[in-house]
Amino acid sequence: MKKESVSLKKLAQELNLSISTVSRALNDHPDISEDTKQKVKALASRLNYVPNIFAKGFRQQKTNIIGVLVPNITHYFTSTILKGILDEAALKGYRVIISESNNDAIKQTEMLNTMLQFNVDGILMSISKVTRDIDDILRVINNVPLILFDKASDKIPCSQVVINEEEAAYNAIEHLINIGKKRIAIIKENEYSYNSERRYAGYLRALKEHNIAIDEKIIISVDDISQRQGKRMANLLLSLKKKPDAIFAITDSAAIGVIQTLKKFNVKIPEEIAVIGFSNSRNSTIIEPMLTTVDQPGQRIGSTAVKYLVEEIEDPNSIGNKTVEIKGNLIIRDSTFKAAVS
Amino acid sequence: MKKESVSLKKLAQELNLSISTVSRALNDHPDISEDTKQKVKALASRLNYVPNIFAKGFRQQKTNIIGVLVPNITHYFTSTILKGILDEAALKGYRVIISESNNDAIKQTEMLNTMLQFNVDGILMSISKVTRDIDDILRVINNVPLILFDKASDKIPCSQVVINEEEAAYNAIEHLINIGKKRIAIIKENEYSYNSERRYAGYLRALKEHNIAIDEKIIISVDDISQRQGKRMANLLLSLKKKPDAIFAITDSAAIGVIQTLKKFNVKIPEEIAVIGFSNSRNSTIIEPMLTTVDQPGQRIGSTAVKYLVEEIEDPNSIGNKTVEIKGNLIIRDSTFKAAVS
DNA sequence: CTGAAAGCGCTTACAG
DNA sequence: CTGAAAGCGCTTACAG
Repeated sequence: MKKESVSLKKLAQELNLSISTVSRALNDHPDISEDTKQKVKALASRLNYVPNIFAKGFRQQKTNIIGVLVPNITHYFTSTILKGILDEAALKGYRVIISESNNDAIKQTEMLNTMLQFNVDGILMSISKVTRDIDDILRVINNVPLILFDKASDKIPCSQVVINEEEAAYNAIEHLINIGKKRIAIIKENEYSYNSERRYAGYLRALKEHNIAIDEKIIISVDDISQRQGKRMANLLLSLKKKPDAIFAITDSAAIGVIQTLKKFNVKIPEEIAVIGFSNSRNSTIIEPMLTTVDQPGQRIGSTAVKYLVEEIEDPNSIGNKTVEIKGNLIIRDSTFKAAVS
Repeated sequence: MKKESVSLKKLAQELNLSISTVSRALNDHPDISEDTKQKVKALASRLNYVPNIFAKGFRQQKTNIIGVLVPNITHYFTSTILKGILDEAALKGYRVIISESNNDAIKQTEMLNTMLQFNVDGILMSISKVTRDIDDILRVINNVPLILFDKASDKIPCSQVVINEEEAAYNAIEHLINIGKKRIAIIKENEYSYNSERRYAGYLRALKEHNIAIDEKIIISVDDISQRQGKRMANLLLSLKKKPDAIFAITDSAAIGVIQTLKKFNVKIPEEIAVIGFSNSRNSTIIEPMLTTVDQPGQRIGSTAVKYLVEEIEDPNSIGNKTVEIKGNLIIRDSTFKAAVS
């Protein structure tokens, strides 16, 4: 099916030159005369020559492919990161292979192996929620540069590109305190989520630094931090004797579930209970009242991760263990603070 | 950096066999004795042998890579298609390279070239809105199997996997007629959008078959079919002497903009004006009232496209020009029909 | 049942 | 400034 493509050999024959010379001319090797270079390049473009990247990669032991592994490609935030990765990779001359782990540790390992087998030059990954055993990832690090983004882990010695989760959560809570809230609930994930842990840490620090007592009753942990769980947990919080006056849900979807339940019970938002999410997803401006949330600059996370990875690929000495934090900004909307004019 | 990997040569040396035999044993060639096969496979797995796919692909002129080109990866619907593609491709033993065209025809051509240069075995693409000149795409078809999905084109002779756009739109309009609407506006895109044209055709047919006169005044075309434009066009429709009693916006985002504007002017939805969108995006259940819309089964589109593509890759005789329609179902919600109990 | 050898398209040390 | 030759890791027609 594939049309026979123009090879170096063909060009060489046509020009009565050796393959070596043609190769060097195309690669602008200093040894070759300008004259020859011109001739070769002219013919190459006339015949529409495209180098066979596989032969090249095979020869040079370099594929110019970056492998990307994410839990779920359909999450809006993830897709914005991927956009950043694709753009930056194209700029740097790399192609991107994307795989999903679907939060399945076995599949994650499988995908990592496939990528190694594919001789990718480097790997970017966001680790699956259920990753307990990190041996497989450590093994990969021995073979190829790897950088974690968004869903990272302190236990893996490699560079990481993340949001300033702790600080952003801190700012969110401080904002609630500034508007006069004193009894702030949090809906977070169970202990195995990196992001949740960091945001929870920010929550705790904000309360502490503002001398607000921590009350375990309004610290809620759930397995999956979804809209449905947001609804259920809002119900639970409303059933407490001492209700919260603000709820920080560590994802927008949970926050939206919270708002929906509060509205159902005619709780005034933000006067009686303020709500904050995290992500600045599309939905956060559709829900009424619009949701105060933390914007996560996905594209910047993606492009930054590629920058560091390419650095590590092209200079193995640069392989490091640094954590780069991208700043996420609090976006204040009606769910915490109603402007005078609507 | 990359660890020296175990090659066939190494296995051969270790076992005192030839490279050919080892290769054949691993590939379950019938000529090789069971005994040898066992020995070879045992050692291979003990030494963690992974074939170098590049050498293999290079030798066999097959890369087992599928190239995917979409306008924008962050659109929810697109990301669900990609999920379907990734899953099905993994199942069939193919890896997926994804690129974005960002609706830029030049970039689209560039990306197609890169993919060819990469020797992808086949290409799946959703064509960019601004694709007028299709010569580049036709050139690609000569080189490698290509299948269009979602944003297709009658002008390109290749298989296509799409939603039953026309029929789905017809059903949507018929539903409006069934609930008693008689003056149904449409907000569509300008002439260069495949999807918009198909949905518009369904709109026209439904009106015609139900003997409803077509009124150009309530047929609105916009350049980009966004939430913002939805708002603006709703304003325009509300300013008409003879207002519509229903609005079909050919995307959910525009429909959401419409709803927001109607609410601002206290128009009762659906009693005074009903609203229908298209996509069943996440937002369609967040907006109030929840939006009636057409569900587009993205994953099925993706997996179906992969199935046909792999067929064409593996059997060049199967390369065809068929159009496969995946059925999108109307999901009736409060924006057109309020259930008795809310 | 097994092996020696050619070749996929490229790059590059070596020689001139 | 240019060329002949080796080799990247694999598969496969040919020979035995």
